[in-house]
Amino acid sequence: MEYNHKDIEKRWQQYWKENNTYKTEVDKNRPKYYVLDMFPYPSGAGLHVGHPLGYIASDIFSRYKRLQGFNVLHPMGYDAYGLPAEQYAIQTGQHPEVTTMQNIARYREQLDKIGFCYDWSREIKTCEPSYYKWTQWAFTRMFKSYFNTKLNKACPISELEEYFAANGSKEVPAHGTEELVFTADEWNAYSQKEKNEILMNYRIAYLGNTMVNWCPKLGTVLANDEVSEGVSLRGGYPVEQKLMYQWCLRVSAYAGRLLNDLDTIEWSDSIKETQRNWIGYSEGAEMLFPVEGKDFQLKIFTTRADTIFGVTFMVLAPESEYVNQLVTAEQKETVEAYLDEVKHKTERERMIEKKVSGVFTGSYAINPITGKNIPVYISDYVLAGYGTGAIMAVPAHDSRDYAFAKHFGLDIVPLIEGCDVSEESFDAKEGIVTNSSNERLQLNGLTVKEAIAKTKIYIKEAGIGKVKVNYRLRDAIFSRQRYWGEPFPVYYDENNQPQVLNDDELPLLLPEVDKFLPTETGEPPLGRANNWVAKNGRPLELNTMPGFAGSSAYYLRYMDPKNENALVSLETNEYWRSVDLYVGGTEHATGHLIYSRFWNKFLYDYGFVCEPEPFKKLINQGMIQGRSNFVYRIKDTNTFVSYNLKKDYDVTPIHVDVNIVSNDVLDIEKFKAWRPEFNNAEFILEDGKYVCGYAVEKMSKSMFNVVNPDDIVEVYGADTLRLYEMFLGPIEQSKPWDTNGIDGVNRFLKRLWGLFFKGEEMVIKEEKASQEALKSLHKLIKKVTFDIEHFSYNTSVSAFMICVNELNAMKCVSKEIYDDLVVLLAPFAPHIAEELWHSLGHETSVCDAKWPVCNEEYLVEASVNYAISFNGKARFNIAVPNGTSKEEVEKMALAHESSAKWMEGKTPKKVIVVPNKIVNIVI
RNA sequence: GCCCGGAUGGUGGAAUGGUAGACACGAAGGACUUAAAAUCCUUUGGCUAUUGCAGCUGUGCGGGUUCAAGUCCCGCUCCGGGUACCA
Repeated sequence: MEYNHKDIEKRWQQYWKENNTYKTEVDKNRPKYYVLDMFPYPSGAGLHVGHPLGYIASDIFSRYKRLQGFNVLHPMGYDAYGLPAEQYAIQTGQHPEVTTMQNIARYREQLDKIGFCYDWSREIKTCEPSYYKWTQWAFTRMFKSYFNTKLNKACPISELEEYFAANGSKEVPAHGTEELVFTADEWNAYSQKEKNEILMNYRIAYLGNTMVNWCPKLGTVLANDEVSEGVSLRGGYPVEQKLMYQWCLRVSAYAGRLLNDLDTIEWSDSIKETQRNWIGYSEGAEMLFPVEGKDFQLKIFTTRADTIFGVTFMVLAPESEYVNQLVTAEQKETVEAYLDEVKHKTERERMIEKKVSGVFTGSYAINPITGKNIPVYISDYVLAGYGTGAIMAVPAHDSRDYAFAKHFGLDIVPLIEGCDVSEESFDAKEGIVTNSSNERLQLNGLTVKEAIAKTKIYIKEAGIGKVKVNYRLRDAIFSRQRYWGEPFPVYYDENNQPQVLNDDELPLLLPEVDKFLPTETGEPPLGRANNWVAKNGRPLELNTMPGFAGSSAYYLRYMDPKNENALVSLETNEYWRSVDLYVGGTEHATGHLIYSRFWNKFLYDYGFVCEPEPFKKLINQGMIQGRSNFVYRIKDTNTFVSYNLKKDYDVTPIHVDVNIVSNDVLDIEKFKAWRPEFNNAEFILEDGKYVCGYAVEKMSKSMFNVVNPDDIVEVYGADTLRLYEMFLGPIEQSKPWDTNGIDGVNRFLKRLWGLFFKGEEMVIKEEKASQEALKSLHKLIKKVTFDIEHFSYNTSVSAFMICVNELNAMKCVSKEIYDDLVVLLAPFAPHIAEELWHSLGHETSVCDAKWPVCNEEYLVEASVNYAISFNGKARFNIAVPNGTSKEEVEKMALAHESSAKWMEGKTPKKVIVVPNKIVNIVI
């Protein structure tokens, strides 16, 4: 009987389905383990061979944990809302739901072929009303909350109203967009409309005027993590800055907790570091600079309070609210021209140019320490969104200020002993401070660090500033001017103020529209819906939520996917708690993985969930890149020359479909059939073969390097695909897909099969295993257990190969050995394992077997090989009976006949004996 | 610019400070076969010797610590990823 993967895989996939093998229920008698994959966006292109990499890794771990007796939750679903489906809908008129569901069906079909142990009864699609009800529900809770800075958590907004009624805005312990000032009496006299407007400044989900990344081509705003280098991540269209009234989530309030709690989770250092940078903690000082002849002060933020004596000018962001107050009559025209110019530059243009530009406001500020007058400029190198949108410029010690000062001929005053600022600024935070003392403050002679500390104390005491922590992390912009997303559960009341729907009105269903485009008046697509009003007849919000809304709490819903009364019941959440192992790509480091943590923390604040962090351990699988192949056409001919001969010709490389190339050798007949124009192509061969060139590129249709997992499954089987993807290299490493080694893994499975079957006959017998076979097996148990725990699957596969070769060589047919071997293999290659398991006479699924435990006794050797080295250089080996003492080993090594030769008659100075390893003799 | 990774044969990659190159691919040679495929066996870092055992050298470069360094420390080079007028 030959190893027939098609037969085997079909049969056992059917068996698992019929027996509900992977169905999971809460079971308080067993310890739980929650393994999760980042759910995919079902794109039209289907899965390529890179997608399953992480899924296979998590599947192995899930199966392993289950065999160890854990109750494993391992679900899968789809991140179904997204731009591509909508773009496709705009082009074709096809409803995004239709294409999304088709894509999901395709994904499911592909996933099923690989033999994953997902509990599909828990499947989630983010576009289903029963799911997005809870996305909307969470939003309404955020709307009804503010962030209490004293308790460092979200609290009901009603508490804030009570506070205002009693105290006004004085020392309000709430995270607000702006600092508002009013008394209790004023608050109590405000109309409801005015009160609402004030509360909006504090809500966790709030409407605010914010600078947004506006993508005109996509017709929507984008979050910071959806933009890279001035273009949209999806589609690569230019993005510009625009002030818009948008829904936002007060993620920035959680910056401190998001930062600190990174220390409590097991993520890779690199991804934690990426998040730390994105959150961008910086401790500094906020300082007030009086403005000459005006009754107000400029507030700035700096981390270099020590450089106050070197401030020779100040700069405002073009969008800063100070601009209007500081521009003098004679400068008005120049400033307006500049602001206009800046506004029309996109982020991308600003970045590419990097040219110094700016204008003088006409006003002067007063340095609060030196009392000197300093000019105030406007320039686009200062960002409105960070700090206070205004800076004190210290050209001697900041390269950007330096460039600006040089350009406008402003003073540069060095403040560090011995630094040279004639060519460039001295940015390092080190050295001894000079030029920095007067009757108010003396910093000369101090180190930079000391000077910063002293200045902070001074400005606090003098009442000209305070110590302040700033975060780079911005609030998340939560509105999208799109159709294919969750509708906001929001209507606008008679004052045109937003109100959230009651829980019993959720979910608010996504309405039908005639076209998926903005309305003629420029409203988002929902403006086209008929009768888009709440029960009370008031108009509903026209924006929809962004992609990350649905993916922020999906891991909670898997725990209790059918619950109609809660996102997840408290009891169920108490059992499953949080994700123990999360597997996915690094590309979500600053998006989904921040938003999810934020969302979870918000729910945690109200006790809706019991864990403060959603994902305990995170493994990032690397990307699988494409490996493209090229043929080389001699210019102006239809003749193709083989790779190593191309240097003699003038050739054009042409991408060729990797599916008609094998081990870089072109299948000439298939090539001719591939494209009509190659029908009568001619070839210059080497050694009778046409060898192709290759390059590592992104896997994409246009490079003809997409490898479909279905094709691999068809030819080699799912088990080979699974083993091979793991064998390719460390899971976290990116690597090109290269089919050149898949035969080796396939051969291994055939060899394994050959151990069980000779011809039609099953040869495994109930007989006692030899010591030799037991040793081989237990070596494997130890290695594979260790490797799985450390996600080192590639070395596990190697270990299987070695073990099978050893068993083959010793002609082992003992069932005792193969029972355990099959269980060990089950996580990696479940189909063949299940087949062999049943062949061994077991009635139940191998998924319910017990993971074997290594018995160290079998591994003990009768004798141990010591490498004898001289001055660190290994020379020969000796065998020593196991358990020999260090001293005895030393004696035996020195007494060995070969030792005399290497010691050259000298007496050893020192002998080091490393147990079971090495004897090093120093001469 | 800053932050984080990485560099080991023709290739993918192994190696708790302890005999570098496991395992696999590819290649070469051989067996079986009329032949091919499949399968099996041998060799396979480099250099020298291979009519002998063997010897030397070797983990991007330059130093250091150590009895012993691919591994630890210092200084570079190159490659990959993230991020950026963040004051």
